[in-house]
Amino acid sequence: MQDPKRDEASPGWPADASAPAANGNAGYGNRSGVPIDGAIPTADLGSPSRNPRRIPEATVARLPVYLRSLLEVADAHIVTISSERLAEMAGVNAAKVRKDLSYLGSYGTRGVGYDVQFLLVQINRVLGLTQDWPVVIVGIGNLGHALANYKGFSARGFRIAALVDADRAKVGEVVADLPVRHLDELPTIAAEQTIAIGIVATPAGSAQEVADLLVAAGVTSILNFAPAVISVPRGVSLRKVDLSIELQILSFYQQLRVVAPRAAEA
Amino acid sequence: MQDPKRDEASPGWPADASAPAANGNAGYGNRSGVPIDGAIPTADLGSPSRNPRRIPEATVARLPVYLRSLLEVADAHIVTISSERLAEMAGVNAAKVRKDLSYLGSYGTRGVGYDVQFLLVQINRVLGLTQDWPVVIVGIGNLGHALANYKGFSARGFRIAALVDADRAKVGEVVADLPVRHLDELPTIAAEQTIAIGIVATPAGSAQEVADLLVAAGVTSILNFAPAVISVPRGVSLRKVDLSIELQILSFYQQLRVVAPRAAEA
DNA sequence: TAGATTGTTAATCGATTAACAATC
DNA sequence: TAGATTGTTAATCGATTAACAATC
Repeated sequence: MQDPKRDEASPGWPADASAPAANGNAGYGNRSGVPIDGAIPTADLGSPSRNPRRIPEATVARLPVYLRSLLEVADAHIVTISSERLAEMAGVNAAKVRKDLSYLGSYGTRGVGYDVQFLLVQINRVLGLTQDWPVVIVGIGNLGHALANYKGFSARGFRIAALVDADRAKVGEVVADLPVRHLDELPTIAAEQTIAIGIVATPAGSAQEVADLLVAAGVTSILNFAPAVISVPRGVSLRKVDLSIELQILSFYQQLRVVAPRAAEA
Repeated sequence: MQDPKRDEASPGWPADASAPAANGNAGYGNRSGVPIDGAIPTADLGSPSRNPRRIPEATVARLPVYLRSLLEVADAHIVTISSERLAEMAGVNAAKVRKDLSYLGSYGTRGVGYDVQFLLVQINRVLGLTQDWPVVIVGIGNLGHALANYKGFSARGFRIAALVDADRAKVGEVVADLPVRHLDELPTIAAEQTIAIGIVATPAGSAQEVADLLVAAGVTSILNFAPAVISVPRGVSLRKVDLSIELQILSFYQQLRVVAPRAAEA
């Protein structure tokens, strides 16, 4: 096997700076009042022509899945992997894997496949996982508690740096080796620890207020678990995880099977 | 204000039985070995021409968001709502709201808007939320614990009917008023309680096995929280929530701002 | 009638996929 | 060389959106 090629013909890394900036916004409104949905530009910027290597939003969302598969394969000391095999592991089709990986550069070798270690490094780099991203969790209820203890975060390089709650009765309580601090301290905490990512795990009613405080404290990426639509200014990435919405979507297809069982057969 | 029109011209409800059956599959592989991604058909079925009212997957995913906004509006005793206002609340644009709602039928009144109560009933019906959907949670660790106590589920009509774990040390423990039962009892539990939806909250290594057990027990909708790709047979809906993948996506856009700050400006 | 707002059309955009030339 | 597999093209599909006729 030979060295995977570098990406000679395509310098724009990790995605050209002038990319029409898909951000992490997952379907929320924005503060500017412009109705948006799905990915919105973090900003209006340069010509798409200056964008030879913009990575599509759908691809970005799959890279972590490839990463996970590659880690598994690397553990087994496997040196190369084909798009076919990686696709199978990631639950997608091979054409998609090749297209997705082609946005990172020409990192495969025809007739051989992709070098597992090399690809791991590249995906980690593109996703920014070589950096330390301190995370603050706001709202230490049941869910915040579980998130603070979630092994998957630290295992993937995200460090829970602080826990915050608005309830003074919770302040001082130690969860996952961290003391809960009061919401009022958020600006201090964010500055001291250079918090990059805020997780909102509050009730719906407080979610927007907390998001505003996070933004005011300089946090530019927010993951919202509260069952509420929140809006953030341009330049702030927002993603959401809504547990009950997922169940409602399942309910739709479940009832489709009940009402229209034909739809559930081959 | 007048009565919203019924949907005279479009009988196929809640989505024609012969719909090419987008299911709740959110990007996992399937058991048949066919690589899939995003929505896959629950089954290959009839001609798309027999599908006058199939509801697009993207629309189904937004209906719960509209529902939430409508509940809020109904609480304030507001009788009608325009697509413009509903869009603002849901964080999407008005054209999308109108298009989405048009898949349910012609439920609005030109010049007036949508009757809030009527629309609530319709969306609830289409999503199958008028039925009782008993849910089983498998894996009562930190996350399973939090999910069992999550108020959002019961508030939206999902009843946690049983908790299951593979660890006998946990069996008998009472969480959220329910005793934890052993995984071996899953078939009995599923049959007795007519479990429709299974939530997988186990470690990654057990996720596929647990999914297989759920399917064997007759559960046809699965929500996977384990950081693993799992596959299910055709006819079973699968959605996933991957907490650390969400953070990795945020990391990408965060680092884009660091590496290419131009992309984060207006 | 005048103003408001829906429902639908059609243009556009982004994502998916099969196919295959390039090439190891 | 023969077989394997990538990287890319182009067709297709689904989702988004602006615009506006219909109509309350």
